[in-house]
Amino acid sequence: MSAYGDAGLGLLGDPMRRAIFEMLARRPSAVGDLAEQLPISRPAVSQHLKALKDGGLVVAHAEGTRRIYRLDPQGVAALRTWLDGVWEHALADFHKFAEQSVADEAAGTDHPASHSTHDSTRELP
Amino acid sequence: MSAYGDAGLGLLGDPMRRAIFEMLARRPSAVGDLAEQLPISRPAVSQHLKALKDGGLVVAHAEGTRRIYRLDPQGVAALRTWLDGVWEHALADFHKFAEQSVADEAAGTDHPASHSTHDSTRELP
DNA sequence: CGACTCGGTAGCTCTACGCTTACCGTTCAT
DNA sequence: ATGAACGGTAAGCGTAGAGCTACCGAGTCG
Repeated sequence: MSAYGDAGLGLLGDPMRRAIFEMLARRPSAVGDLAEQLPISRPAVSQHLKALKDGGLVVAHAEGTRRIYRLDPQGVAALRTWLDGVWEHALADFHKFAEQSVADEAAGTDHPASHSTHDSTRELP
Repeated sequence: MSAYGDAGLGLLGDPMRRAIFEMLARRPSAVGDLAEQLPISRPAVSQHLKALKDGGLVVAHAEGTRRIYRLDPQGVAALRTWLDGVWEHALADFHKFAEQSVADEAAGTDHPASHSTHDSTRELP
């Protein structure tokens, strides 16, 4: 589940693969059609599609001699799940930070970067 | 806006950078603290953090000699926005696909992969 | 049954970039 | 003032991987 999110992000790291991914998001397409609109060769597109398929981000189905690729909702959902987790943590932490900032300002213009306050960066024992 | 999402995804393509990102999601940390828990050197972590900061995914603030890094909610939000767009398209298309699949099955076990049906992969004139 | 289209695979090249060691600036403690 | 901790930067190396050309199998028309 969450492991898929990681793999998916790894795949989308490449700009060209991301472009293909977005094109498939707009409309399902065959390999050749994608290659026509991209600055890379058809085999290159094919390789990217294989990677995306192995990663569970797209699915393919034959249609005559053509292979129609489309996004796999499951894969996209996995990405969303991963991001939602991060998002949650980030928001929670951001709130704490905002509170402390406000507290600092209320306490005056003093520098709070003293040694005694082990704020939030300590490790758990 | 959406351009940030793209850049963000590019950054998170690297597994080590993703690991750092997730660690910062759990708790804001200093460079050295991160390096201790990772199989790479401290300068390497520093470089990754620079990349993440330039990409708008994290922010840093000085605290004594230490630099505390934390996620930038703005950056995470940009990622979410990008993904939401893809998600929307994927769902809409998936619905169309499901409808057609049902229609095909209802029409009998015949193979619909004929040459005349230019289904959904045609370009707009 | 050939001729054609479409796409996946193999083998290779070459660039991008992640990591390391070394060095230096900055800030705090004694 | 001097030493130590912390972290950013420089230069270089080595490898992963993105791209290409060439080839071949699968399916579709005449």
